[in-house]
Amino acid sequence: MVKEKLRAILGAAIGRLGLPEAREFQLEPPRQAEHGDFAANAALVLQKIAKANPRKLAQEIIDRIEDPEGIIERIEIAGPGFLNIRLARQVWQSELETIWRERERFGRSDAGKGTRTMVEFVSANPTGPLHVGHGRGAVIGDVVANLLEWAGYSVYREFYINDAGGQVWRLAHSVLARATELRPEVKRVPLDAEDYQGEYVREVAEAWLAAGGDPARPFEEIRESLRKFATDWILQNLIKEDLRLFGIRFDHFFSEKRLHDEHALEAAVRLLDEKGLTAVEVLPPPKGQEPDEEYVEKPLKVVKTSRFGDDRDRPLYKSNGEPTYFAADVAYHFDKLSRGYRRLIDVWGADHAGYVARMKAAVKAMGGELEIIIFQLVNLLKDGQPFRMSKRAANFVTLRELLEVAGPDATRVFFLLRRGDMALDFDVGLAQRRDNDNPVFYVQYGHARCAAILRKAKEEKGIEPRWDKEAVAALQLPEEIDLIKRLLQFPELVAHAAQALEPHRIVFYLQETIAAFHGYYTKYKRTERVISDDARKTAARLSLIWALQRTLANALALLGVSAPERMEAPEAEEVA
RNA sequence: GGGCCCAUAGCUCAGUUGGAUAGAGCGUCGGACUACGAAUCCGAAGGCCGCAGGUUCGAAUCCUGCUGGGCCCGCCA
Repeated sequence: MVKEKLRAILGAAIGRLGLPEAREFQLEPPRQAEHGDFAANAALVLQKIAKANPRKLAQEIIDRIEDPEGIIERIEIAGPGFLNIRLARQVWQSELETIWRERERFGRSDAGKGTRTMVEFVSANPTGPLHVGHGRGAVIGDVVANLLEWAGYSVYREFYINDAGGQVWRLAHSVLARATELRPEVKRVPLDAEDYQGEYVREVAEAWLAAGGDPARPFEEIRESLRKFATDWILQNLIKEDLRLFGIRFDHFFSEKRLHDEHALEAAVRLLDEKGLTAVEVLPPPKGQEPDEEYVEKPLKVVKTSRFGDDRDRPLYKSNGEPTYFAADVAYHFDKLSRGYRRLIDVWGADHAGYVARMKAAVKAMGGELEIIIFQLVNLLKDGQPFRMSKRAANFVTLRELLEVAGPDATRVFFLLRRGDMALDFDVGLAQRRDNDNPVFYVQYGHARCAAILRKAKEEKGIEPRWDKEAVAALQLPEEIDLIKRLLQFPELVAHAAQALEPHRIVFYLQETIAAFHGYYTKYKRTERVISDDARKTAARLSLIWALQRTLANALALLGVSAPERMEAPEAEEVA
């Protein structure tokens, strides 16, 4: 890649000055195109060590540059001491070959060196359908995992099933209550106020009855089999099905229940014991709140998370002797470490933000490190009116409903249209619109337009795009060179987005790149068309369009969004 | 009371990990097709980057303190 070549050239010049060439300096495309292809701040960074005026220093660097291949066309000092560098046009023209060579792999790198990485995301309770907030977490997790793969990490995707604890008993009870409603001949079990009120519980009850469930038996006797049936059914028919519709795949669904069955908890606690990181303490009552009825002043076994950045130690067992939910989560993360994952990433909604410090602290206590992506919640709007999502409420908007009205492509793009730590207003009305206010249309159209051009070249002239080292020198327009530069930035963008765990950057890149393409296309459509009587220019431009389409397709694949060859015709105008 | 996140154009948001004259979409106003898809593009107007300090060659970006908004606080899951 040219940038590395340029960095080496500058580094060598700095070395010849007797300065540490390893010292990091930035080499980035400047905001203003007039400033050249790259701006280096080397002289600014080195001014202290060199004890020299940065502009003078910049000149000394320039004087010592050796560029036998002649890739640098011009280099000058600007502003406080930047080196503005413009590369020879031929460099860019020939670099286009990278895309032709790497094709569907263009954008990948080995920055991650195959580091075994686990991304845990969604992890919704198996007590109901996925809602819109889960959808955002699903897309962020999925695309972060894709990014890491593209950046050379070895990635495993896992979903943690909370199929143990009080909520699943609550679910079992809800199903039984609905089942007795369906069988008037048996004694009615009333639905409690805390029970799950959703319509889907009736479906579970029907399925349970169809499978031979007996609602006449006492709850205590059947609750275990009912729990298993209900969570399995919901996982299979609601959660996994929704994820499939959304194009989201997991390598593994990890059961909390199994964690308990296999005594993983005890193993994790033993490790912490051995490290001397447990204690028995009387915890203070919750801060800032009235000490409620449940608080009992009694010593509990805790893990000393406060040693690792948490503001207090956290109990592993409740006063009734049962393990806490947190203990199970600690055990789960211990299991991840035991399985050999070096990099752990969790994707959580903002409602779990208060949990971050203790979980990171616990993982650190066990000798690992955990990164947590917190995404802010989704405000679902319809006609400007917000409605709240709540899993317990009878009426809420599920991910599936959203997918049905907006489709998976638009929904994915919408969720990635903002940085994860910004709250997202998702207007269902807007997502339903089939026009270019919907950003996914703009982005997909860019790809389709490339396809249309290549199609026309083939159908009308019988020309297929190919790499032609000689012809590509015909790419002389500034917009063409600019487009090549943008495309060649893609691999670095992917690596940076992966490092920052920020998938939204890919969406913005797509929008900007396509805007540049449309601008180029429109500006020259009457004077310098892609397909013309000039065979050499035509070949060169088709080669560029092909590379553009390839890059757009790769970026869309990274987002899990389809790259259509043609868009559906716009709906016909209604006759007045 | 305490913690996390946010505050940038009228609105919704980017801002290349501290760089030069802060950008895009929508909206407003004015323009461009006898078509390789106008489902697009070009131009104009629009800014005390919430406020006040600090760090340094240089701050929308980092540190502190305020102001306003969102999420949260547990031996629940």
